[in-house]
Amino acid sequence: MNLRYDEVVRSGIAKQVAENIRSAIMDGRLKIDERLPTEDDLARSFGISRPTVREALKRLAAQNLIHSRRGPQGGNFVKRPDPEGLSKAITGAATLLVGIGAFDIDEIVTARLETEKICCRMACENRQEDGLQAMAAEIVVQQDASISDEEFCASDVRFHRALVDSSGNGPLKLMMYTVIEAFIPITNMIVFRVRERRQVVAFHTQIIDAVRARDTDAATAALTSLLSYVRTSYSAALDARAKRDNT
Amino acid sequence: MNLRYDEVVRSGIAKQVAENIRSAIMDGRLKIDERLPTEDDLARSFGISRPTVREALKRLAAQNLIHSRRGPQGGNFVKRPDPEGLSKAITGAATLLVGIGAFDIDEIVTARLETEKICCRMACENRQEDGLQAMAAEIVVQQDASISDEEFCASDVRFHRALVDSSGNGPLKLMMYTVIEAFIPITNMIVFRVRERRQVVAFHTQIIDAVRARDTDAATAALTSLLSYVRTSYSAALDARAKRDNT
DNA sequence: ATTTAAATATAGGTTTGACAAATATAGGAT
DNA sequence: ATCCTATATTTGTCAAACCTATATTTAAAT
Repeated sequence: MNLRYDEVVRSGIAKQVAENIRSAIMDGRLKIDERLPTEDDLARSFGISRPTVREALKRLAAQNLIHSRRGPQGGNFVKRPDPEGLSKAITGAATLLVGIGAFDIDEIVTARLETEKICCRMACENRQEDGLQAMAAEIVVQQDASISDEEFCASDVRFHRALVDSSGNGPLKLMMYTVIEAFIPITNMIVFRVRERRQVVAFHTQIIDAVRARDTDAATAALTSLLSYVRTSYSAALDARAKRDNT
Repeated sequence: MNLRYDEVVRSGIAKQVAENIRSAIMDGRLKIDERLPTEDDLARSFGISRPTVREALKRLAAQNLIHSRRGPQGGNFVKRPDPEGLSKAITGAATLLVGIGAFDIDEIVTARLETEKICCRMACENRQEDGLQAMAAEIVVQQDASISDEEFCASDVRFHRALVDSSGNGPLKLMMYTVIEAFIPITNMIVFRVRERRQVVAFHTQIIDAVRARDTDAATAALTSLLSYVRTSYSAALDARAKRDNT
């Protein structure tokens, strides 16, 4: 461990200290699960006050880099990274970008289709039993007419998450967080009113059947049809909304 | 604006307040560029102390959701989202995940190849003059034998960023941040020692020529060859490193 | 000797109060 | 009209104290 105590200049101190510690984590000078010096020690070593140290630590905590524990064996510890830790950041940024109209739905659906097709192809090659079971379970959920729209949307997300997981590629999964956690929920929020559940389930069934049969062409064709349906449903939902707004 | 002041229970307060404000931003109750109440007002309204408010605000600042300014018209303001704001989070998480061996290089190269091929195809369809110029400029940089390895790697990243930008798809660009900001730099750090610059430049030239000619097959073939070269260079670099470690 | 309860120490969490620094604005001087 | 200075506002940092969660040690009970 080697924090660079002498590099901190006396303005915007909390941010600098956070960056300093962050660098130590990124460079491997601070290891996963390693305990940072106590708040008092950090304050002494950096020559600053403890509340300022705390502000710096809160920055790191918000970036999922550290977590704290109380007690004599407590302290602040470098957090083991997990892709889920990124999920909120990605979802939040995507949500805001959509909110300010930075992306339009066509772009979103295009990006989703192209990247999810990759996952489809890999899922066919892998044909993982776990993934097939997870997808099949969601299809069962979706066929239950009594579930709410919210639950149907959640199951839709879980189906696609299982499909992406079946690619078996960790880096690709990381990239697909944007799709699974942001783009699909955001789109679902608009289309849930007008789409037919049976139609969606039919596409999901086609996808899973194709994956079982390792038929990449059928899988990607089914996905393409599904997303084309999403596209037209989105337009229909916007039309319906415009009609509602005019009455 | 409608912060939920009464929802905060008296433990882990700073985190709760941050989540509360974050929700307001995500739900659109707080708009882009909108000014939050002053720290004193927030403290009063939540019934907590000002340093605790500050800890909460530092969490939000670390998530690129707000930024602060001093003075009579100062305060904390909701930040306009920008994909670059995500860059550090993505790079950091990917770096750590690679560091703990969660991803191996084959997976990384595979994910990169499949997704970057999509960008290639779109770039050919679009054939944007701006993008071509940016890529061509980087090729010129890369042909200069006097630049350092570091500069060559940086130019390599910029070339691929220009290629990805030429896809013209914002959501896809957002997803490709992981590749551009994390996977390529991480891989470059290992292979820079063994790869031939001329070979890389040749592949880059093939890619740009194909994009100019709107030849998607040639573009994706050139990219595939480039990444195959990265793969073998990576193996060679690991071998060379193993040899160095044994002497 | 073993188990349970209480006391103690440690480290993070929060509060109170004060001062410093950056910045915009208003008023006065030229 | 322009420039300079004083003032007000808001964030940034500090000092000192107290609170709370948690692990460990000590003392008491069985």
